[in-house]
Amino acid sequence: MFTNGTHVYDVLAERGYIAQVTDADAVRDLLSRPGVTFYIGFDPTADSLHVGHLLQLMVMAHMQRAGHRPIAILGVGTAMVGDPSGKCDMRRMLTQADIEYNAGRFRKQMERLVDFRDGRALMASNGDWLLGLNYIAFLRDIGAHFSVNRMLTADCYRQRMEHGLTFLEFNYMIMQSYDFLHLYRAYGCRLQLGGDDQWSNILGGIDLIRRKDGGEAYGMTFRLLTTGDGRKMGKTERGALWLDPERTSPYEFHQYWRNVDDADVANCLRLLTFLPMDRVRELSALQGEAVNEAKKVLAYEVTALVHGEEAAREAERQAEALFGGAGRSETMPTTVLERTKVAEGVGLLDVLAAAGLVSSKSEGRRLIAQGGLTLNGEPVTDPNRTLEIGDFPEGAAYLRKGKKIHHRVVLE
RNA sequence: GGGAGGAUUCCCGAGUGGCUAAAGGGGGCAGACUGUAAAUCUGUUGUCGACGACUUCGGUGGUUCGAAUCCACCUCCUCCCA
Repeated sequence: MFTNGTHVYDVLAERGYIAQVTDADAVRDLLSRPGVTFYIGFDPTADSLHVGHLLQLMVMAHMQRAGHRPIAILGVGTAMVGDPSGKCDMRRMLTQADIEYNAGRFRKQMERLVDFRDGRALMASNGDWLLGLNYIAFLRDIGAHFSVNRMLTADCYRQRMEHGLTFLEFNYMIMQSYDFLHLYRAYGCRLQLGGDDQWSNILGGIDLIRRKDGGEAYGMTFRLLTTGDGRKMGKTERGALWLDPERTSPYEFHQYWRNVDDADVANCLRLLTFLPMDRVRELSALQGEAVNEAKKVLAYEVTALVHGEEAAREAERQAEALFGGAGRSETMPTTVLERTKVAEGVGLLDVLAAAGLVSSKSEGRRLIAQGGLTLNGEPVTDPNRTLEIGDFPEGAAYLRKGKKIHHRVVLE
């Protein structure tokens, strides 16, 4: 099917999503007619999706806009096993309750990018068909079709051979393969998409469908979101860049994109926004200081996709207030202090720690010693300084840590 | 089941009785330079009532004036053989 007259396969290719395809011509041909059912799995191993998943959601959305039908699989069953792909260590074992909870959060976040109304996209939990499997029956029915010799040569397992791989995780590929077979049978799903680290798991499913049902299925993987020098994108001090506003505020999310490396801007615009390619090319051509314009657009667009336009505008306003000059805003992170306490004198270090600006008072001392803190625009030099009522003109004091981190303290 | 090796501060990784809050690198934070970028340079990176004190080197107990370093037991991991 087509978007603006362009075949969706070509859209994905042009925007740079595609890493590997089992049979490019066959997949392109399959997608030429609308209504193709395809699936992507998401293992709920955390209580929020992150930017890595965002890329998968973008692809789903592109495909849906082109008239195809996505199935989002919440990996409640597979998360019980744990995907060894791309992991050096075994994951922490999650309880089923955690997994179910996480799946619920995933569901909400996905609904922002993919339209699940009226069966336009489906969502299912693979726990529904995996958790109740009978061990022996499953081994005979499915396990018999997998060659251990071949599985061991799969990249995801080979990497783990030196660090140890448990039998539990070794079964992951079989679980995911079974998912594909199940969806093939239940929904006629013949196409599985996923991150490039899922390649061997996807191939496993395609083989299984052929062996069990003689059916033909396809797979396509997408480039992982990496920086120019190959590192995973979306890492912050606090871990991943989450899609949940409780874990990563829209402002923080916006700033992440506002600050991406010049070299990554073009990539992000293509992969993480729906801007037309003409516009993307125009922005990507900017040089030098003008790259900032492209970053502003990028930050706004991605934030709007994930948190909505209102939140994106708000984040933008906030950024302009802080970096544009004033350096104060009603919406910046705020800590509230009791007026009476301040009247007695409150240690600045205690406030810094309470506000989460520093993880310990020692860190606060270092920060001040190195001239990294300002109070109402004035550098702080005395680590033992206390906050007085006089520091709160109009009821608020403004702290700035380094160049970019702003915090407001108000009296009540 | 038998044998060998290992567990160090956010990560990797030195350290094998006092000179060790613990080398070096990575990462983080801050300063300079800048474009809210990168690169580069500099400082810093256990905690606290801070020129001092306290707590860290898988866990527990012991030897010693003194242990991350020695001993015993335990837990976990890796490798070789079965």
